[in-house]
Amino acid sequence: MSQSYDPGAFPPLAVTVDLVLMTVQNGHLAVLLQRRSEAPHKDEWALPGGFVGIDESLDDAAQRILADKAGLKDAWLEQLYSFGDPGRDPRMRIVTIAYFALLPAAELSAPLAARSDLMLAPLDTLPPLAFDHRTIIDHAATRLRGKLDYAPVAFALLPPRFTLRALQDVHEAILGISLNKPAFRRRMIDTGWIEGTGEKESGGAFRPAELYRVKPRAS
Amino acid sequence: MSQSYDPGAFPPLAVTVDLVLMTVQNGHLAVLLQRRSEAPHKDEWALPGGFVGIDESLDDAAQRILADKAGLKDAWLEQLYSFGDPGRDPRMRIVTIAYFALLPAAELSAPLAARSDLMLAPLDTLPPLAFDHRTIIDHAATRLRGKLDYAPVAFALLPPRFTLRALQDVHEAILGISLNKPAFRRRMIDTGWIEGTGEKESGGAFRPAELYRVKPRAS
DNA sequence: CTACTTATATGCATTTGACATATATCTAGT
DNA sequence: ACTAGATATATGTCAAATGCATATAAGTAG
Repeated sequence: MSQSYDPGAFPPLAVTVDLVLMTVQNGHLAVLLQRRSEAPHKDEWALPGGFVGIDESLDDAAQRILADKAGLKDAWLEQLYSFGDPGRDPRMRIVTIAYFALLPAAELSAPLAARSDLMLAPLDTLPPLAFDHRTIIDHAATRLRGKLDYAPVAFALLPPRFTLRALQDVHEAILGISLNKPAFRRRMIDTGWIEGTGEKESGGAFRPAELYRVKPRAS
Repeated sequence: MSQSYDPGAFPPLAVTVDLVLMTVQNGHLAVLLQRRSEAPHKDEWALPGGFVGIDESLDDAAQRILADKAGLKDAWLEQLYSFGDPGRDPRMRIVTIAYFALLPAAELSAPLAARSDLMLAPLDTLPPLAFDHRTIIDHAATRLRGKLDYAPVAFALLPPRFTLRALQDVHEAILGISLNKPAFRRRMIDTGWIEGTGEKESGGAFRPAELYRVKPRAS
């Protein structure tokens, strides 16, 4: 920022936002992909994304892309990492700010049914991806595993009311290991992030579990 | 990335890299600042930074700025976060990728002595800063505190051989609290990150402590 | 009313970490 | 050479956290 500048002197360069939208499907992490309709990488799978408007903040651009693909407004969303290697896009120099969103699988069924260019791909069987999008997804998965224990992120993958069993399933899907049930239950309650509602789940064949919800923000 | 594109159609927009270079000085975290020589914010303090070359990767740009200010090549360096609010720079739309570097204070004394536009400011008494650089520094401090317990970052602030006492001083400076000595010592040794060298520190007035070094990478 | 399955609670051994205390080793001074 | 002083290093104890096994509770299905 200490160099001289001249707007007209800047060679063509674009900034985009790419979105890693993850959910848990059938006990496995899955990511939303979009089939590209144009070159380069036409017909290959890629992360949804778009150019950042000249008067649009990065967060707003990510929000817009999320709303465009998932019709959502209040999902968990945070900036992930930026990728800008000179050769990552053959058209021109493109720097992308990757964002990371989490959503319960149920909220994705509508857009998935409505749009044939979208698909939900399990992380362990990803198709070949355009650009460096595979790297971006790997970053997201690592971030998610790292945050799981000290931040209330798993709840973003669950409906507002959930059982402790469902919460454990989400944790096990993210970590890829099975957890001890009584220990997990105690640990979750001790975090102070959740509280029981007194209500029970319905429809089960056996003893119904209590439904919990996220506390209204302690601090 | 699914929209149509035309390089000439993109309004002027620039990508910069800003560098948060931290060190521990007198038991306190400090950050390297540079006095701006040009408008906007002329003569105010700011993070060192610069435009990303059109054929330069983001990491390379950060490396270049680090070498330019500190004359260094092998410091700990990682990408921090990206900031791109439309109004953050009055000249034009500028998206900055902030990078985070750590260096032992001793390695900064030469550049600080040689260049009068550079200064090392303790985090708790920062001067007013240009742009959104105060926010960027706050992000860096939070990141550092969060990584301290599960990643070997503190060693980047120490010389190759260090005593456990010096390591504890670094941790205490970062966390802002004092730690229990025997517990800290066991915890550090149990991480497997360090090993004793058999050598003792010299020059002290009392019993010399053993010098440790970082292990050559376990995994 | 009983069998079955899952939720929830409890007991216990092991581990982890904080804290207090003891021992070791150096320099400086007499 | 010896002692005092200061710091490094090691150990012991206690409390909290964690993993695992087991017991009890609460529903459905027959």
